[in-house]
Amino acid sequence: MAMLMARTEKKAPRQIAEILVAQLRQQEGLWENIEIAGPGFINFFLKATCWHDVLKQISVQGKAFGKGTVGAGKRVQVEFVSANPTGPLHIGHGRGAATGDAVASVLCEAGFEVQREYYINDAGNQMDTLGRSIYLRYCQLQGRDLEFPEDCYQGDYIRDYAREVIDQHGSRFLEMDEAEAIAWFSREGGESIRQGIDTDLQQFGIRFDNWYSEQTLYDRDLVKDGIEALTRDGYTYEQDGAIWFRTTDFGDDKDRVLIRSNGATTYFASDVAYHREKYQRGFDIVIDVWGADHHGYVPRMKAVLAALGRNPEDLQIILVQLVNLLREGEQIAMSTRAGKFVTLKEVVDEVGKDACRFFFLMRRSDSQLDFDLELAKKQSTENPVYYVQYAHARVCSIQRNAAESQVTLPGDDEVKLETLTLAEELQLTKTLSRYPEVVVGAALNYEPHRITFYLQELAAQFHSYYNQQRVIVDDLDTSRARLYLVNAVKQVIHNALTVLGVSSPEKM
RNA sequence: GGCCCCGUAGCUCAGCAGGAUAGAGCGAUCGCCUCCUAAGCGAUAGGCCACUGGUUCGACUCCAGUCGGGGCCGCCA
Repeated sequence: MAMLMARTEKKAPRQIAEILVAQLRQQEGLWENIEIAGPGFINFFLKATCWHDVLKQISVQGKAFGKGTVGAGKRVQVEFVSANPTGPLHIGHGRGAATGDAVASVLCEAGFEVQREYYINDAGNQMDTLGRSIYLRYCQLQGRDLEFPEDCYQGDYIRDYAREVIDQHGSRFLEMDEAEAIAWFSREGGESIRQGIDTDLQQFGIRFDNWYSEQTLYDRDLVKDGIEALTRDGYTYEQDGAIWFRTTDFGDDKDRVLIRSNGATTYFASDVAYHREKYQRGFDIVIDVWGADHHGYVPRMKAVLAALGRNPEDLQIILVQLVNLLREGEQIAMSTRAGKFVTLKEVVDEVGKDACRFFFLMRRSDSQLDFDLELAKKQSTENPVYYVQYAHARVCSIQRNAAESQVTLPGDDEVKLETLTLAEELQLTKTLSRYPEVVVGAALNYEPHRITFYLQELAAQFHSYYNQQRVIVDDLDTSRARLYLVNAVKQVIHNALTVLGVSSPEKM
């Protein structure tokens, strides 16, 4: 402050600080002390009573502590996962899922009105490939000798599904016209896989508010409308028999095809329609969570926004880097094409939902993540999930113990907070007071990992306090005040873990 | 060739409109259970924040370039 003013005031920062401090000191009651440090920093020391108010706030607000209003009720849509319904979710999708869900939660906490949406790519020719893959496996299982093409989906789940169809429908598809049969397999198989994805996500603690089918964009002529709208505004042209969108007008390095020379629309064309429709549904901000391998698509989507006459900032794209799956430090090789990959379900079954989600949120989303299955399972200090959850369980344990000793949690009006005189207690209280700001920061920057880091810091301070001091001591007022403090710690840990989609166990 | 991300302690990573001696976890070494869960705590060692310039009173943070690592660039989805 003083240093910022140094330039305009033409005075030494230190001198300005002196003047400011003299003024500030007139305010009685707030400050414990104010001092000048270094080149002109002004340090404020709030009176302990100011900090004690924080503990009361936490007690009074409970689950609502941390909820803010910066979102101002703005409507936000978070679209994430959106994996093609051609196979089960793999571990890479898991990170996008955990990130998208946590971003949605943290925005909600910050006062935005949030919708979670899954976009189903059920219109392209990959659905046809899916139908054909199942159909061919089906034929094979019925004893037909045929070669399974390389461009078909190789995964075992295709064969499993074909077997299921045989159980339910027998051999009736063998007689049917091939195209008709494939269409059936495509539709029914896709829906079955989609349901499987939904089930896996629910096991992972994620529920979408809306599943949006790409096909419906075509059924409702929205793709056509989208292209027409762009054409009307002069952003398209024809070349080599194709229709192009001049995305270079808006900073893209290359124009993009909307309708191919064979008459088929591109995936990009449905994306135009899809995003156009999102804003028509009234969302102020739209967030897409993508795998980092799609980063090249950012400029063209921003171009869509610009062409629609919207601020490109209204579309936020979160790029999630891929996950390196390890076991005991050894990388686990995966290949989607060969159908050899570790599914999200397998990992959740093995390490549990909590560890899985926490691990995905331990790094900022745009940095690569090593996920060691053995580490995630470890119930030790090396595993940060247990570290944080353990802090919560410990408070619960203290509370059980207090109950046995007839020490009860004091009411907000009777608690004698002045007995909390220790430096660690003040420190803990300060950390608790930061939680709402952490939520705001995480929301405004779409960075849920900030919550994860905050939790680890809070847990560390609590564990340290626990090891130095006993909550239940001889003096009743002190015991009860400390109980009040650790209860606040428990509340904030619970609130933060909830945002991340991780449970807070009472006992471990 | 064009574009994007990354380069901070041995390892994995934080560092929030630029601010005071740069942080955490793991790993290493040494300690701590007659005591509310040792799934914990304390202490020690360990860093030209890749490099070079620029902006600034001040740069790990912003800008340009260099080097090193990774990724993306289809009338595929």
